[in-house]
Amino acid sequence: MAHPHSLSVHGGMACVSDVESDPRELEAFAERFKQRRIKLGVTQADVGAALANLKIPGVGSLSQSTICRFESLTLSHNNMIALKPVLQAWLEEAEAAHREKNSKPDLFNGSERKRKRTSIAAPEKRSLEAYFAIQPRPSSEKIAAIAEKLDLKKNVVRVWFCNQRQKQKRMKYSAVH
DNA sequence: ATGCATGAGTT
DNA sequence: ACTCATGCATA
Repeated sequence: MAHPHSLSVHGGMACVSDVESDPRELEAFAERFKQRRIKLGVTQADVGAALANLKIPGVGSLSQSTICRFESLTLSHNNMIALKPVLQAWLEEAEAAHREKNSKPDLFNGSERKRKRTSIAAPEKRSLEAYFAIQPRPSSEKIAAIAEKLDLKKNVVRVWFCNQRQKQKRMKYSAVH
């Protein structure tokens, strides 16, 4: 299965009226969620996989990474808002099932070698951060120049800047508190 | 827990 | 070419 994308609500644009998006409420929920999840003896990966069993239209499974990021608030505000109802639903189901001590038919598998993660050395990373400080959105040509100077692939540099911008937008590290 | 990457949808 | 949500691979 490629990508069971379905969540989120960005169809057109328009500024949808606010949906009770209070950062403190989210923070509190995330923390309660994690505590109760652990109480149930369930891992982040388990939660992600279990979401598919909820049969909520447009909601499939999620990765351990995403559950982890939700709990640590390292997702964008909108992403947190979209995921909260789903995780809340799972939590209720899980606690109900826990009361009934149901059996759990787990099944997992699949193992195939795959993607390699390129690693950017510390010196190069420091340079990138310096460039980012003065220009978070360098032109395609500037990126090419930086890539050559640091002896990195242009695409690696481009993606690095994209990811850096995304980080700035994460809830936990957002400047506005 | 987090770094680098992909893909769909926008701009 | 970018943003955004998300994930594989790895520390």
